[in-house]
Amino acid sequence: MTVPSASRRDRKKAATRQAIADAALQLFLERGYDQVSIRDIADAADVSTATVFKHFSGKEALVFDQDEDRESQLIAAVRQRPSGQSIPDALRHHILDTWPSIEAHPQAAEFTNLVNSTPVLRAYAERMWTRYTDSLSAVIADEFGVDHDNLACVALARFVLEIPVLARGRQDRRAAVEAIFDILTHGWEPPSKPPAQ
Amino acid sequence: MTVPSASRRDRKKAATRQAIADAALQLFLERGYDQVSIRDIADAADVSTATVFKHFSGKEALVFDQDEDRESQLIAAVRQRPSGQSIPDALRHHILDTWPSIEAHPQAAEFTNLVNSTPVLRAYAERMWTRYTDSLSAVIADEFGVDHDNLACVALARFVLEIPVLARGRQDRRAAVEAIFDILTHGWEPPSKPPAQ
DNA sequence: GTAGAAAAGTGCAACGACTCTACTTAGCGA
DNA sequence: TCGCTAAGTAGAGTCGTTGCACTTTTCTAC
Repeated sequence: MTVPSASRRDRKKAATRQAIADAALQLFLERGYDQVSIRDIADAADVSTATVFKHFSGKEALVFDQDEDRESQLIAAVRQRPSGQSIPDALRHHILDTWPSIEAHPQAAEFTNLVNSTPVLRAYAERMWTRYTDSLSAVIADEFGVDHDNLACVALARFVLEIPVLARGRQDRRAAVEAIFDILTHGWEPPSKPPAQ
Repeated sequence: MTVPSASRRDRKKAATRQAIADAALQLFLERGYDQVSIRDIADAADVSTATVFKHFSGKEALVFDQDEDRESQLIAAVRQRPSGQSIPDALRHHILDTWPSIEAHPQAAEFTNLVNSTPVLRAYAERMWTRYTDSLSAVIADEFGVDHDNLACVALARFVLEIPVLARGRQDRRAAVEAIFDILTHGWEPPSKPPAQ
């Protein structure tokens, strides 16, 4: 995945970080998030608690280890879209392309279950997405040459970033993503009543 | 506002709660959220720290005292809308009607400033709104006779509940609310480039 | 190679939010 | 008047998180 790292120092640093993240995930899956303390994790990874916080900003961040550069990917998807493609289309494709690979790694089911069953983790996951609102809306506004806080651009960014949250847990996620983009681009319409069964 | 309360016990309970909330707000506005501890608040209100947590679920809840029954108001706005009015319209009117009154009480500016300048409070405020997604979408789905987790209904609920967050801080909030509802009902359109100035 | 800067890690004390438990107090209903 | 119950208290304890002074490891430049 990542380059074997330049220096020995960097390699060791990465190894400690990984050891902590691994220990944390294993313990969380075993006992549940709230039943694991930072001290437990530090002990399992054979480091001090201070070291844990040198590598991770907080307890929740231990769970969402790999999700870092989604922000830059998001911005790139807008900036480097094929000419002629609309921004909503570019975002739609980006979400459909990159998302399944994230969900496809082993333990995905257990992991999803862990997050969904722990309120503080649900909240953190939602915030992870919406935190990008500012930078995404700034890029969109840039593409149109309007102010960075242009309302339409901020709204689009925010709504698009809600889509993964809304589609999470659906049986057919791709269809859900498409359907929500449809609402955004063509306007909301009342749902059709299903044939009474 | 509220009925003088039945029993003496209930009156005293309400008084204690109010004393805590008042002390908290005053201290927060004076020193800032992070510079006030629960102990400070308890001392100022002349109660024990345990009592604070008997009345409020956590430190953040001390700030958002009065905002309780927004959820039921929201649901009522959908359920009791004039016949012939669409649900998005009902929600639009409800937000435009009830919201200014909340922001119009004295200290509004200081209060808004307090929330906006404290990250943990911003996060809490946003979650307050989106927490109602489930119940609002359930009502909407009910009105159409579809499943409670119908995607279009959940998406509408979620997006509508984002509107106050998005409109916060705009110079003309009413116009912002209208504009975002326009996006939701008619579809998103690229912003028009302003005349280069 | 070796000295010394720089960074990673440690151990410990401390703070603040929050919980728990056992206890007192005060209102309420008979 | 006698309990019952709910509100409040004191105090100890847990847990996340930070700060500090210190040791160890690795890198860099001579």
